[in-house]
Amino acid sequence: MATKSEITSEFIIRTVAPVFNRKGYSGTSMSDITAATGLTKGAVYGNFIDKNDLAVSAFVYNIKLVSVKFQSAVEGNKSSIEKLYGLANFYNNYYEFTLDFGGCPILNVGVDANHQNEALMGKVKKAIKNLQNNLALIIESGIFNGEIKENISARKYARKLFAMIEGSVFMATTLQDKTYMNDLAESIVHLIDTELKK
Amino acid sequence: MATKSEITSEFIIRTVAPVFNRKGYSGTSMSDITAATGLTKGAVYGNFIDKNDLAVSAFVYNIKLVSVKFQSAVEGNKSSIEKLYGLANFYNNYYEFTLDFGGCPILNVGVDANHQNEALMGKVKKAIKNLQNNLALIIESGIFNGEIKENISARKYARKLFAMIEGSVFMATTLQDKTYMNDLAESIVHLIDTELKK
DNA sequence: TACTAAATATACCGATTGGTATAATTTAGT
DNA sequence: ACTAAATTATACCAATCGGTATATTTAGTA
Repeated sequence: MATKSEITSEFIIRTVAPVFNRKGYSGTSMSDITAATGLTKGAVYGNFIDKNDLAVSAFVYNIKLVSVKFQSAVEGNKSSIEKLYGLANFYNNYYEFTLDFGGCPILNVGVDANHQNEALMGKVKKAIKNLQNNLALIIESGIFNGEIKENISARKYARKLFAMIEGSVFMATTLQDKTYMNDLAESIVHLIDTELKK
Repeated sequence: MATKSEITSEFIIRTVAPVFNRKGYSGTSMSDITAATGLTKGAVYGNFIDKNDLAVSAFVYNIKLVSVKFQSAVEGNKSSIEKLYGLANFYNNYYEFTLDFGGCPILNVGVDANHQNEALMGKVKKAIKNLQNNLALIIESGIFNGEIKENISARKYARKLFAMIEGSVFMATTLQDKTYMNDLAESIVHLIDTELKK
């Protein structure tokens, strides 16, 4: 059974995660946190070491949200090509999905924490490499089972796809224009059909 | 002739611009500003209304830095296709170029100020639209003078290129890996040769 | 029910925040 | 050389910052 503090910790993280994601590390104050949770600093500092611990926990929480949805979009006993179509579809709805908690946490924290917060940056890099590696694995297995051309570099295409994705996310959230995500989905499909698919 | 305060204002902006670009709005304190400039708050507040005025001026300064270099990369009496090659080359060196003042200001401020600072966001949106429009104009004139296929949408390709660019910039600066910019340049050239060029 | 330990609230800390009134000091014009 | 205006420095403000010691409450157990 979960202890009281485990429940409270989980509640604090869940409540505070979108706040940190929206306002950034130094833009989020402890008052923001107590206001959002309705708890006092005593309760917060009883469950977390400091503000940094909270921010890291919040980011990990947000990344899990994204990763779980990402995984379910590309998993199942589909072919590699179908998984990549699933990826395109996932990002076609990514704008609305992340709007709830303040946009893509990788983009937000990656920019916000750069040269400012090593702990957060470490988590961001890890998250990027994880997702990018998942992409590369899908492409690789597609090559292995003959769906995708042998002469392409899975690693390179994974990098290219991820850069396209984050760029579209940035444009969409900055200009509040989700058509960038629709165009992205279209571009991914076009890339699959013309460059990857055998 | 320039008044004393004009010189001081220019000095403050130039000195403070990379600080804001690196640390963000709420991450930059007035102490950071007085420390960087060696001036006192009296001097700063004698030349700027408030912190926000300073941040906006700093962003405008940074954008001008980028825009001037961008323009010189795609201008001259070259063909449209040559201008687009110039664009690829420009972003191939963009990582080192922006490293001096803390990375791409559009990306940094676009993320940092989102839902936080309307004045800054207005400037960011304006800067994006300006650069994106320049791109569209190059493609459009390429279509007009027969270098580029007639059936492509200049506006749509400008949007796609810009998203690819910002995505690569994000990846490169976040992972401190400039090969993302080399791959971007390669992708832009590939896109020109296979999709745009007649 | 009484005791104990865990969890939360209260009240405070020194430091720093953005900003300002005013004094001191340059600067430029005559 | 004098003066008035423009500029910069000093000294301060209330508010807020992240964080903590301690008091109080809550929950589990005997």
